[in-house]
Amino acid sequence: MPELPEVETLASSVKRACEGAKLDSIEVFRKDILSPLSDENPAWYAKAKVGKVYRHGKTLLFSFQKDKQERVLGVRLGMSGQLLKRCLGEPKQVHTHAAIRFLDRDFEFHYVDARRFGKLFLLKKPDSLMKGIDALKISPKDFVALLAKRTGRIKALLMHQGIIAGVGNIYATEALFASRIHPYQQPNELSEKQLLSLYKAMRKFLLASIRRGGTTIRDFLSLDGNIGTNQKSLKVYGKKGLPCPQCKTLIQALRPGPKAQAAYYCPKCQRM
DNA sequence: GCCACTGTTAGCAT
DNA sequence: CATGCTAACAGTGG
Repeated sequence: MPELPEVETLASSVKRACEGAKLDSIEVFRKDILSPLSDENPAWYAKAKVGKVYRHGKTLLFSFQKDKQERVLGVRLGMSGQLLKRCLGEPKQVHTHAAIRFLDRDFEFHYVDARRFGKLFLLKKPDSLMKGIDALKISPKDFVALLAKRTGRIKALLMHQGIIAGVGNIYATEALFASRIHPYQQPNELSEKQLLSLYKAMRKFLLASIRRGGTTIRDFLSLDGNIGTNQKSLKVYGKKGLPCPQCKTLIQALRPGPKAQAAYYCPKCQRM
């Protein structure tokens, strides 16, 4: 899915487009796109004012005010979710599950999601969407402290949203390659120096991708419907069988189970 | 057509 | 609690 840089790309244009606007309505065409964690109805949002638009990890959040009350809309794009700016009256494209309409804008937002792994959250409070420390806000010290004592696989842990929020397969893979760490290495076996190098690599890749409008492997589109360009900078993600850019050894993909995510890595540069 | 693959994560089993 | 496996889904490529 859209990981942190893709959601950041989206969040900054959503912010520009609608902070301070007045909502007409949120219309949900398929109610199973609403997360069961939701504790508010779409009807509450009619005529509310758009407050802050922000991002935590991979979640895009809107706050709304009406009658001195506050509500939240959370958007998680899953693997194939898109939030698109559409002209008023423009017909829905396939897999459009919700629309966000404004009284004082000449466009609307459509939530489009073929696979429907994504969810919309209508909530009184954002707390349930704020788990983990955002990968761009965590300090090097906290990063080391959170990982240093853990067992299991470093890659799985980096991607665990309840610990560090925002990193998925692409950025975990690239950060591990850059810091020459094997994806299955146990964090408690890594030195502080290695963890710090991983921290720096993670930040560097996240920030570089934001500058390029995110990584589009297949489905990610910005609010305006454009693809990102960061995919050109990937070194190992999805490169199974291609030569490592460092040492020319062929990139391999580890697969812990038949349905598990591939862990791409260079067997020579990233030793256990 | 079938099978394998895809950027996630909640929920359950161990 | 920590960790690991599975399902929810639709599209694409071999």
